[in-house]
Amino acid sequence: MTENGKSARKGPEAKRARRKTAGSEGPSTIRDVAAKAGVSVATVSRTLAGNYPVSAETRARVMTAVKSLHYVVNVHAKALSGGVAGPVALVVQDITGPSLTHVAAGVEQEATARGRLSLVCSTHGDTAREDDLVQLMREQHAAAVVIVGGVVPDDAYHRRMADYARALDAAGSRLVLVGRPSLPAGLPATVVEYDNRGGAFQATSHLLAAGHRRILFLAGETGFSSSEQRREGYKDALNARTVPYTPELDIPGLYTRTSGYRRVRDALDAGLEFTAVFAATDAVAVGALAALREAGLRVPRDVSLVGFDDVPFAADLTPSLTTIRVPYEELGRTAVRLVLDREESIAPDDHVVLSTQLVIRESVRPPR
Amino acid sequence: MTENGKSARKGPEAKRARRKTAGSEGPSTIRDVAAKAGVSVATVSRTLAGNYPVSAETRARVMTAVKSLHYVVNVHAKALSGGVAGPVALVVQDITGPSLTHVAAGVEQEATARGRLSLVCSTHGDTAREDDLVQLMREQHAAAVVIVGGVVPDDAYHRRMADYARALDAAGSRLVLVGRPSLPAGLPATVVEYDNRGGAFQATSHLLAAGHRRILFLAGETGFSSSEQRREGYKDALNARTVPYTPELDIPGLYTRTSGYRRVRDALDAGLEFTAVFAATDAVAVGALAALREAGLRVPRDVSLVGFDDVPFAADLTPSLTTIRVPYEELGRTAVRLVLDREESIAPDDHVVLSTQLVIRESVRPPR
DNA sequence: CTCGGGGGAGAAAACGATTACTCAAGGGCT
DNA sequence: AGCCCTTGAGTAATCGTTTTCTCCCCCGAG
Repeated sequence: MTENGKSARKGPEAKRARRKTAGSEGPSTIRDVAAKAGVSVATVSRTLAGNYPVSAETRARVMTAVKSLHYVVNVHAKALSGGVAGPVALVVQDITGPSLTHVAAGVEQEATARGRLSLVCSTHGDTAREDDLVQLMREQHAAAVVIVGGVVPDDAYHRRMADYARALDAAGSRLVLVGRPSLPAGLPATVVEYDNRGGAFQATSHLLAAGHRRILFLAGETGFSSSEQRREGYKDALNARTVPYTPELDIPGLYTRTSGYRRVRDALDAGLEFTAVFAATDAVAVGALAALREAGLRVPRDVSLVGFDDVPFAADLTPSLTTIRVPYEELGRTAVRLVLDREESIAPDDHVVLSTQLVIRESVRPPR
Repeated sequence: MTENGKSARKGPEAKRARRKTAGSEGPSTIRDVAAKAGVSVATVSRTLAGNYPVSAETRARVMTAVKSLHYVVNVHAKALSGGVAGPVALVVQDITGPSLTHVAAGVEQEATARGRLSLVCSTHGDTAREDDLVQLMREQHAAAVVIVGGVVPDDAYHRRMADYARALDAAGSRLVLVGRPSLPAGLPATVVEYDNRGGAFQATSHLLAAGHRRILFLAGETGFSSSEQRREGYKDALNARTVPYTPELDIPGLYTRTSGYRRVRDALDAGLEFTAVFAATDAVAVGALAALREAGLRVPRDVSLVGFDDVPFAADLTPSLTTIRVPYEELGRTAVRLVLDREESIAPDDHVVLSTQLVIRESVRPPR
């Protein structure tokens, strides 16, 4: 008691050595560091944060202890006491697609630049899973939940997104819709779109300018947002040149290579006449190319072809594919930037539309 | 005091309403729920966990409160008290490449299936950044840190990986090397490889079996692990058929389309003779294809071509590319599975080699 | 009629950091 | 000499949950 009384008056060894009696069990805590350095936990915390005067000698002792114990802070504890910025979550159907990958890269890039972690989750089109993910992200205190990809904008969709927006907002997070139809004003969500209509307009106009009049449009699924917007662009371009819109040349389907292949093969079998094809996606264009070639038609000599997306391999096809470049990476970066800027109340921009761009390669030529 | 005394004796409203006087500030806590339901926080926690007897009536009250307050647990608090499994981190140079994407998909899939979050981080080849990420993942209490991609296995590399392995191990995490050279035994790391040598052996043998003798090998960078292993496979296959290895046919370079293009163009310009090309990567093969075509050579009529990786567009080239399939997705899944199984001390398997497979398409034909 | 036991609920101690308070010592002033 | 301010350090409250103790009540057995 006597010798204890002396050191207990001020010494930091007050109630140390509570339970960590055994040797090396689990990662070391700030208390271990404090013990080793012979200072209080507060001093360790402050030394590491570097926001408080600490004598050089103390700092050295602390740093030595930190090194020798391989100490790292526990994020959870840190977060609990308020010092950690939430991560950014990216929710996609499937990371594998070339365009989604670029969005992911953009998100990761911007998140990292701002000191956030980025989580990647895929839904595989399962809305229940999407619900779960939103819940999970609320738990994680995600700064932003970025959902990417076109959809069929029906009532159920709008209800779900409205719920997400409100739920995330209540948890201090924010919903970001990328390449998806925007929500009614007033809902706490950020939307980053790209100009589907304009892109399709440019693509179609490019074919029209080359002299094509019967342009096969390989659309996406009926009702699917991006597909409908691209169709509008296609129609508008025809209209602008007073070329009549022919419904039989407008064939819906999937955004896949196989679908493109089948539709062109069937169209040729049915004797449909056209001199150019505008595929709603590069993948569809690849399928179309295969079907045309199989039918003995040469691209671009016999039929011209334009895609949409400008995926990396578009330039490597034979012929290289004229297509519409979508700024996927920029889309991802913008999504994150908008939300994080808003957190610092810099620029409360809520809805951005990025433009698309025609990339001219070899797959278009005037009709014979 | 009098009426207070009665309720204070047992009522849960003991020291509630501490500060949350104002209306809606921030997400609601378990205390808010407890208050609203008129029970203690312990009861709420137990009701939600469902691991303790709770009367039906109480449960109903709690659930109602949870719903109306849109309550979600705070992961950090939960993790702090020990109830949360750490995430799985994937560290790559650049998520954009088609193969890395598949690894990521595999990791995400397996992590999700086991209730873990997956973090994706890219280094862009910066080792300092890699160091930071390992540190960060220790803080995050990541269950596994999966690092993907070939490297030059020099001393510095081994030192760095050994440090990572130990640092992560000390933090209760685990280093997983995917498609990278393994570490000296005894180091706490898990390695998941695929059979580069075997794949190259198959590819080369396929060409030899078709009758080719002078096979141009477009390698990767000298010293780069996967490239060296693929070279070994190439040499072994030649050896097995007693075809001499000709150094001038073995040209190192980058794993890029452009590099493949340049090397083949230069080889043709230099008058080098060969009837087949084995590209160490599909991207390189695409470049080679372009150069051959530009020189008026037809594939596979004049020159045969084999790639490595089986990226998705390999099947869409003209001609479709014969190549070596690497089980990228399986690589990612295995990495996660091995570590998580080990955590449950099921099967402490530490080193796995997945096999590769020859995919025969149209780009190979006997020499003329 | 008492006592053991189980169901149901609350109080309080972790979990690992951060940070508002306190407090002591020493230096510059008046 | 007395006082205030700056430096440097420790104490303890707090963050939101989980979980271990307690405790109470009621029921059935002896």
